[in-house]
Amino acid sequence: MGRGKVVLERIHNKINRQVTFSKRRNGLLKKAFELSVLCDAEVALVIFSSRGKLFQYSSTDINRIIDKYRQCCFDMSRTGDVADHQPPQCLYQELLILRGNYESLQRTQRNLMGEELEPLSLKELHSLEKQLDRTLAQARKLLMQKLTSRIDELDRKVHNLEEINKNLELKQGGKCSQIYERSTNNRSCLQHAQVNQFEPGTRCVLFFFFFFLLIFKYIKNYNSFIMYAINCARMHFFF
Amino acid sequence: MGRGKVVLERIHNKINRQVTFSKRRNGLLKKAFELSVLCDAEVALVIFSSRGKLFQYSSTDINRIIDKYRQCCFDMSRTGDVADHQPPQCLYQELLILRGNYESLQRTQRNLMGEELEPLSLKELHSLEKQLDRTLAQARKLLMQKLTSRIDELDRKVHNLEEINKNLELKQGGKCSQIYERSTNNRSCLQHAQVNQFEPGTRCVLFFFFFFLLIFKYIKNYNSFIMYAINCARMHFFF
DNA sequence: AACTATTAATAAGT
DNA sequence: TACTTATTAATAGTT
Repeated sequence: MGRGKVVLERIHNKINRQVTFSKRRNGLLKKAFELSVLCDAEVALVIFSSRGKLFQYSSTDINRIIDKYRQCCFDMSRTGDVADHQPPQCLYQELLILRGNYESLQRTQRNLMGEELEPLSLKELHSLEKQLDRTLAQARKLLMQKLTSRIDELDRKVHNLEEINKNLELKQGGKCSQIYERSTNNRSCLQHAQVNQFEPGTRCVLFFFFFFLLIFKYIKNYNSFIMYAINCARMHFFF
Repeated sequence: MGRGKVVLERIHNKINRQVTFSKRRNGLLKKAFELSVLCDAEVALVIFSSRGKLFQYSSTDINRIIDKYRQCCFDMSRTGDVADHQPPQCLYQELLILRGNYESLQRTQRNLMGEELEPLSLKELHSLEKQLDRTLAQARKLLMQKLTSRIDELDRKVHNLEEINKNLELKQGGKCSQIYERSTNNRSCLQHAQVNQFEPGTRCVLFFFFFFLLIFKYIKNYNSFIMYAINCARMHFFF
């Protein structure tokens, strides 16, 4: 079609090539459309010009067609004779798997955040509780480590500053003595006001006092906790 | 081209449609190939027959073309005039976003499972602790609800069985009396052995006893917990 | 971009 | 499914 036969090779003349591209591209798009209409087929056509301009036609949603295509490839690679082709393919499979994993992870996450616990079985709920307990213990341990090391660090700083202060006082006379005195008092409190300077009885009372303070600070739903305790006790000792 | 004009609508005759499909499909594939060769274009063509059979042509790796297509779409949606089109588009973008979200979710999950806590800041660690505490409380509350409702259910069953047993005994004479007596004894323990039948002092002691049992059951790392308690106490009362 | 001579595609028939 | 043929559609080269 056209004045003379064409040889199947890249058209060298740039203008010519562009014109032919324009004409044939339209022809191809038209034919793709006709095929889809006449024969009830799903057609997806993507064309990039040599300079990267995009042209496309698709009889239905192109993503749906691409999905279908990938699924088809995947099925063929499974049922087909050889599984040696397309190893770097199926980005789509990755997406499907990732979607699944993501949703499952979200579900677990929600449970760990205390949401949607209702559908869990007793066993699942109990194992969740154990897991939370373990994590909480770890988190608290680490938090305490970090806090104590911060305290130590500050202790060291205070000590250094005291030394400097002392030296300054020695050099300048009594001017700074008041400030220095207050700081050393604080320091001695911090270092020596410890439980072993009390009588055993007082120590015990103090200990329980602090302990309960902590319990009530950290177990805020202690009402149901106490109920639970009583119930457990009943179950342990009367059955 | 052909003996007579064709109207652009689905060919009703099935055989005819299939034949036309076969011919036009080949024509389309051929033209796609020609376009890519003559005009140095990238072409991807995917055709599904009405019965789902796949035919395809692509000048280069089809996945590369699809990726390029998606990128193009994405760029257009960003730089283009309107942002109203293609909300369900760009599967590839979804993949990229999903990958990111998935990794972030994994990181959070690991923290909730007590892993990789070291890099967390004091603030993050503390908020994690609070979150865990909250979830743990919820989980325990729900667990107890489920356990108690199970107990109630069993209670009811026991009661029903007792009734049946009683009736049987009445009918058959003294044969079953021993079994019945034991079961009623158990039941009375279960229902009446409650704290309010003890003196206040005993009650208090019992309460603390059960309470500590529970504390030691649930706070397994009580060593560090006590250390923490003492430390907190120091911080609260001596600074 | 429009025209037109020519080839290519293909509908219908075999 | 393949071949034939009459006919239409596409398009190469020109204007």
